[in-house]
Amino acid sequence: MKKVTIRTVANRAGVSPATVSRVLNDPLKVGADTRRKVQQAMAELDFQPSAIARGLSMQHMDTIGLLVPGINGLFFNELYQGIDEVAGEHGMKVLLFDAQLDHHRALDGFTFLKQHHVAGIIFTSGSITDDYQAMIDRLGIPVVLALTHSRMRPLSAFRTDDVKAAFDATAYLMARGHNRIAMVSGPPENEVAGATRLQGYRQALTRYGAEYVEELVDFGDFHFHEGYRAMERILARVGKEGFTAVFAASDEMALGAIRCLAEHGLRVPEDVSVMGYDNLYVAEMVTPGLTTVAQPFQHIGRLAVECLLQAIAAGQTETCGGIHLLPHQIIERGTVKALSQ
Amino acid sequence: MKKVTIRTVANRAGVSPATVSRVLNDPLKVGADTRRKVQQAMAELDFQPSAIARGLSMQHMDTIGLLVPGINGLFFNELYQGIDEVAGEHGMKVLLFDAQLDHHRALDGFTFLKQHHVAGIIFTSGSITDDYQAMIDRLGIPVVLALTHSRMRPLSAFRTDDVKAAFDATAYLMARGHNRIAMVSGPPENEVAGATRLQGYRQALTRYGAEYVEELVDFGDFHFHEGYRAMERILARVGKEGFTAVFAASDEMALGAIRCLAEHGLRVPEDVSVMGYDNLYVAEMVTPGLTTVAQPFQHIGRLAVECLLQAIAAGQTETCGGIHLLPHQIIERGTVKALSQ
DNA sequence: CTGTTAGCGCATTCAT
DNA sequence: ATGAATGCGCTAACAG
Repeated sequence: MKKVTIRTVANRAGVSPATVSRVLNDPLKVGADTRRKVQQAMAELDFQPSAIARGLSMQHMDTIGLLVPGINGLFFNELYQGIDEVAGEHGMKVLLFDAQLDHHRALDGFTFLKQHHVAGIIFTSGSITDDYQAMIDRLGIPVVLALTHSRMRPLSAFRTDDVKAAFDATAYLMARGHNRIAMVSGPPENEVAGATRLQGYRQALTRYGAEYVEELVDFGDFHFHEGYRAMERILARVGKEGFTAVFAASDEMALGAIRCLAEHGLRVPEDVSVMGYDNLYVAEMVTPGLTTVAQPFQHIGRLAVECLLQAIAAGQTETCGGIHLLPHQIIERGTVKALSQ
Repeated sequence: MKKVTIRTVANRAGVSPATVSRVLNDPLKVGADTRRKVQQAMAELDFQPSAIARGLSMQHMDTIGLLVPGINGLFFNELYQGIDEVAGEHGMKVLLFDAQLDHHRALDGFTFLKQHHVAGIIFTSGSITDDYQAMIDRLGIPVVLALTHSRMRPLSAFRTDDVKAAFDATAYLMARGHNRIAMVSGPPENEVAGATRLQGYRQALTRYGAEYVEELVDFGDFHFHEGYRAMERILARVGKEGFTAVFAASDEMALGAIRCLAEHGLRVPEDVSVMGYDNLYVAEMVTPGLTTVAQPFQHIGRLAVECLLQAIAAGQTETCGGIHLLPHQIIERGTVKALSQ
C-alpha cells in the first residue's frame, strides 16, 4: 500500500493536481462531472490529504495550543471539555502540552506549540512568572490565561474572584453559626489560589466579627494527602474542640481533611462541617456530598477559546484584554450543618 | 516582527540554509566557529524551526495518536500520564483526539490522526466494532488497543483480565462471609467491561456455592448517577435485607450505590459492604476509602506505547500482537466488612 | 566542512 | 472550468 498523494489521485482521475486540490477545498469551483470523477478516485485510493503539507502551504494549522501544568489535576478534564468543544465548533483542533509539573518543561511548551504553528495558546493555572512573560512577549501569537492571571501585562485572563469566593464560603459557614472555622489553605506564595483564598477567609472572619486565629490555619498543595496532613497539624494544635467547621482551598484537600477528621472520631457534618472549593465531579460523588464553591471550569474554557479565536481572527497578538472574573457559586450539599444553638 | 525562517538565519550568519539545518539536527557535522555563528544568529533572531516543514520534509512527525472515547472518564488522566511519559522518553509527542462519546467522531479520529502523520495510534476503550476494524485495516499504520480488545484481528491489546478480576473481587467478598451479593454491572452488551465482569461475578458465585439470583443484579453505564439508579432498582426489588454486599463494575457506580444506600439508611460498611472496580484517585479520597480492584492504568499506558514504538521502529504496521493481560490487584480499604457470624 | 539542487504534498497565482 | 508553474520551510543527496 503505497503513498497516495494529491498527485496520484490526479492521475487516476485524469486531471491536474490543482483540480484535486480544488475539489478538496472548494468543490463548487469545479465542474460537476470532473468533480465526481475526482471524488471517486479519492475514494478508490482511500486518499488522505496531508494536514502537514496543507499546513505548510497555507501557513496555518487551524489549531490552538493548550498548556497545562499537569494533567493529574482533576480539574483538567472539565476545563478541556469546554475548550475542545468550542474549538471544534470553530473548526479548530487543540494541541495539548502537559508540563508535568515542571516549570522548565512549561517553558518548553510554549516553543513546542509555537513550532507546531498553533494560532494561539491557552495557558492554564500556575502563576505567570517573569520568564513566562518574557517567553510570551517573544512568541508573536496571542495567549490567554485560564484559571490564573498575570499582574504585569494586560493578558486576557479568565478566572473566578478567588478572594470573594473564599469570602462567601466563609460567610456561608458563619451564617450557619460557625465562628471557629479552621482553614486548609493552599501555599501562601501561590498568588492565584493560595494567598487569595486565605485572604477571603480572613476578610469574612473580621467582617462578621470573628477572630482570626493563626493556629486554625495550615497549608497544603491542593491535593488530598496534604489536605490530610494540614488537618492533622491543626488538630494537633487546637484539639477536637478547637473548631466547628473547616474550609479547604480545594475539594481534594477538603476530602483529605474529612478523612483525617474521621480517623479522629469526628463525623461530618454532625461534629464538624466541611466546605471545599472547585466543585469537581468528585464533590458530588462522595457521601455525604461535599458542600463547595463551584468554579465554572467549562465556561471558563469556552470563554478562553472564544477570546483567543477573536484575537486570531482580528489578526493580532493582543487579546481582548483584561481580567474576566466569572461568577462562582456555592453548591450546597451534605457536609455543612447549621449550628442549632 | 516578521517571519524568521532557516533562510533568514542563514543570511544573518553568512552561511547557507543547509548549514543552519545541520546545526539544528547534527551540530557536530559543522565547524565549531561557524556553528557558533549560526547559533548566535538563531538566538538573536529568536528562531523557531517549523516542526511542520520539518515534518513534511522528513515524512514523519514523531508523534503518536491517542484516541479516547471521551475525556470525562476519570481514568483518562491516569492512562495519559503513563503514555505521555514514555512517549516523551522516546522523543515522541502524543496527539490527542477526543471522540466525545460519539461513535462517528471516533471514526473521524482515525483519519484525523492519519492526516496528521502520527506514526501509530493507541485506541482506548470502547469495543472494536466492524467499522473500526475496517478503518484500521486501511490505515497503514500500527494500532494498539488499551483497555479493550478486538476479537477479530490479532491487534495488540493491553488490559486486565476482567472476568478473573471480577471473579476475585466477588470471591474476596464471599471469603468474608457474604453470600448474598448484589451487583451493579455495566451494560451487558459491552463486551469488554460489561459482560465480562458480570460473568466473573457469576462464576465466583457458583464456584463457591452461592446462588445467582437475577433480582440482585442491575445495570448502569459506569457513571455515578446510573450506579445510584441501579442500586435503587435492586433495593426496590429485594429490600434492605436482600443482600449484605454489593459489587460495582466501576468506582463511580460504587460511589453512586453508596449514596443510594446511605439515603436508605444503610451504612457502609456496617450494614452493607461495597466493592468498586478501577481504583481511580477518587477511590482513595472518599471516606471510608473504597475497597476496589485496581487496574494498572499507568502501566497499561506505558506498555501500549512501547509496543507501538517497537512496531514503528520495526517499520511495519503489524504490532507485537496478542492480548496482553496485565495483573489486577485488590486494594483493601474501608468499605468491606467481614461478617462475624 | 559547506554550498547547491531538488524535492516533501499541497494551495495558489496566473494563463488558457 | 482547468492546467502549469511557483512557493511554504526544511532536509537530503550530491558536489566541491
